[in-house]
Amino acid sequence: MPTMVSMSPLLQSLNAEQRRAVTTTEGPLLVLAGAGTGKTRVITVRAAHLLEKGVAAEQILLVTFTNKAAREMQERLLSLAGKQAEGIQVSTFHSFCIRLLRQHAAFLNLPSSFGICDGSDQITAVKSALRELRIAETAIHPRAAQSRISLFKNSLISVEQAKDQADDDWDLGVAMVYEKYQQHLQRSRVLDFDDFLVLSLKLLNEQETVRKQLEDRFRYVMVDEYQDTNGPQYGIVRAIVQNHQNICVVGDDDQSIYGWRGADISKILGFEKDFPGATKIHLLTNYRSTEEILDAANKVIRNNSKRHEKELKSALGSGTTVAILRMEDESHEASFVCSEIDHLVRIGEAHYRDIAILVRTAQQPRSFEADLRAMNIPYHLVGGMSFFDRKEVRDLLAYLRLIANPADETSFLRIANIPARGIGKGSIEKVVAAATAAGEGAFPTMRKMVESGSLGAAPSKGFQQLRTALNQAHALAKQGDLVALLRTLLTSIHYRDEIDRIYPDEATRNLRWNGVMEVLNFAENYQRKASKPTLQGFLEELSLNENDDRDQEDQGDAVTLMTLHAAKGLEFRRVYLVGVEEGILPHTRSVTEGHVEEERRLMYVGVTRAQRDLTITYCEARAKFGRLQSCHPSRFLFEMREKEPPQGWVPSGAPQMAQTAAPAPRKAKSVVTGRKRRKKR
DNA sequence: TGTGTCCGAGACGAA
DNA sequence: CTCGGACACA
Repeated sequence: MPTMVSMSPLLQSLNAEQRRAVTTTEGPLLVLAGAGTGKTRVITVRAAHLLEKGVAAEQILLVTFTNKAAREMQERLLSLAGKQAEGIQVSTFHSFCIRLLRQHAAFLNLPSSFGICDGSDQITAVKSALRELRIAETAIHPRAAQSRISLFKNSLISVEQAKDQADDDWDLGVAMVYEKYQQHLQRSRVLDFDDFLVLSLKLLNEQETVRKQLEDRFRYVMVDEYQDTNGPQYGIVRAIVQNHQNICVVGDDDQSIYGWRGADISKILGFEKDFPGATKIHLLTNYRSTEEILDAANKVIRNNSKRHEKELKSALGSGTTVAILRMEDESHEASFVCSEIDHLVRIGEAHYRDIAILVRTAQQPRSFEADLRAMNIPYHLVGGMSFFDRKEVRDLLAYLRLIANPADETSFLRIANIPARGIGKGSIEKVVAAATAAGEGAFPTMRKMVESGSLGAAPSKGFQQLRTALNQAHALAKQGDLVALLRTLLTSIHYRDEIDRIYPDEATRNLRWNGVMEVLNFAENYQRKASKPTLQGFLEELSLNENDDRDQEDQGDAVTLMTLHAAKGLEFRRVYLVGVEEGILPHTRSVTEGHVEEERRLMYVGVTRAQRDLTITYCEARAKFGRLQSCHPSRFLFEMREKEPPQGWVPSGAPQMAQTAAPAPRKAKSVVTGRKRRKKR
C-alpha cells in the first residue's frame, strides 16, 4: 500500500482498484477491466507512473490492436507525462512486427520490400489457387478456405501437416489450396496479416540475439485488449518478457469478439497459468452507464460459462429503463428508430452525435440509411463496405502496389487490362501459367514473354504501354513525390476517361472520381506528415490504418450507424441496438458452429456502449433474399429479463421440424437460475 | 478481345 | 434483392 504522503497527483485521481493496477509494476499482472471501468486511464497512468519511478521511456512497450488505440494512448501519455513520454513505444502488433521483419528480412529470406496482402487480396489468391486446382468455388468456398488457412497459420500448422491431418475431401482440398496460396504469396513477394505475426515469432524463436535485444530494450511491456490476443501474438509477447516477467495485460474476457479472426480467449482466461504468480486485479466500477444498463448487461453475460466471474457496478446510479420493443419488420424498425431520433433532436432532448444505431451484420444498415436520408438526419456509416474496397480505389492502389513491388501478382492481374489495352483473358492465362511454373511474379514473367515474342501483337503492345506508364511513375516514386506520381499516373492511363466510359450516370461518375481524388488527399496528407515519405510507407499506412471514421468528433453532429464489432471501445449517450433476433444475434452460423458465447459477448458489448438510454428492438419478420421471413426475439432478451421463451419460440439453428424438441437442452444452458442469490452480497 | 446480358448462388464480423 | 461468373455476341 502506498502511503498517502508520498502519493503523487497522478494516483490521486484513481479509485483503489485502479491505483493497485498502476502501482503493481513488477512481475506479471492481469488487469480485468470491464467495459467503462477506465481501462485506458489505467494503462496510460501506469506508464506515466513507471516514468515517475525512474524507468526510461525507451524501456516501455505498449501494444495495442488498432492504430487508433495506439494514437489515443500516445496522446494521453503526452498530456500526462509531457515530452519524456515520447520515448515510449506505442504500436500495434502488426506495425511492430512489420518493422521487425523489415529489419531482419535477410534471416527469413524475405525481400525487405515485401508488400502487404490484404483481406481481399487473400480471397483473390485463394480463388486463383482453386482455379489452378480445378476445384469449383461451390465445392470449397473461397472465404471458408481463407479462414481455414488463416487458422492453420495462426496455429503454426504447415502445409505438410495440414495435408497429413486432412481426413476428408474438403480438408484435403483446403490443404492443397493452402499450398498454392503460399506459393502465390511467395512469388508475389507479399505477406498476409498472419505472416507478420507468425514470421516474427519464428524470428524470435530462432534468433536468440534478436530476442535478447528486444528483451533488453523493453523491460516493461503492456498489452491492451488482451482478450483479442491470438497464439502467435501471445508467443511474441512471451518471448520478449520470458525472463523479466514484467508483463501487464489489460482486457476483458467478456468483450472477446474476434474469435473468428483467431483471437484466443483462453489466453486471458489462462493468464495466471501461463504466468505463475501473476497478480489479478478486477476493475468493476463502471463510470459509463446507468444501473439499468449494467443490470441488463450483467444478466446476459453471466450465462457464459467460460469467463472470469465478475459484475459491473455503476458509479452513476439509476436512470431510465432499458426499452425492449417489438417491430413488424426491418423497415418499421428503421422508421421507428429514425422518427424517434428526429423527435428527440427536435425537442432538444438529444444531439445527433450522442446517438448510435448498432447492428450485427453489415447489410442491416441498408434500411436505416434509406430512412435517415429521407428524414434528413445526418449520419455516418462505419464498417461494411470500406472506402478501400471501392473498385476505383482498389484499381488505383493496385497500380501503386505494382510500382512498389512489380512481383505483386494480384495487383498486376487486377489492372493489366484496366483500362482495356488489349491484354485479354487468353494472354493473362498464359502469363499466369508461366509465372506459376517459374515461381516468379506475373509482371516480370510477362515482360520476358513479350521480349521473346511468345505473345500476340495486341497484348505485347498493351503491355509496353503499361510498362511505360509504370516506369514513368516509378521515377517519381523514387523522388518521394507521391502526389505527382498519382497525377502523372492518372493522366498516362487516362483513368478519368475510363470512369466516364464505365458509368454513364453523371452522379455515379462523380462519386467514383471523388474516390480517386480521396486517394490523392490521402497521399497529400501522408506526404505532409511523414518524415520521409516513401511509396512503400504510404501503402503500408493504407493497409494497416483502418480508415478511422469511427471518430465521432471528426464527423460533426451526426448519428453513428455501425456494426457491433466496430463499436467496441466506443460509448454513446443513447444507443439503439436493433435486429436483436434469433438468427441475427446470435447469428445462425455462430449457433450451428457452437459459438453462442461469443455472440453473447457481442450482445454484451452492444449493451455496454450505452451511457444513459438504451433501446433494443427486434422484428417479427425480416426480408431475406428479397423474401419476408418470420423471426423470433433473441434468446439474449429472455436472459436479460430472466424469463423463459414462450411456447412456439424457435431458436436459431434448430431444425424447423423439431420445434418442440429443440428448446429443451437449451433451457438448461441459457437460463441460469440460482444466480440471483450470488448477485446480492 | 471487348462488351453486354442472363442466371444462379448467396449473407457474419475485419487488422 | 444484389453481386459475380458464365456465356453469347460483335
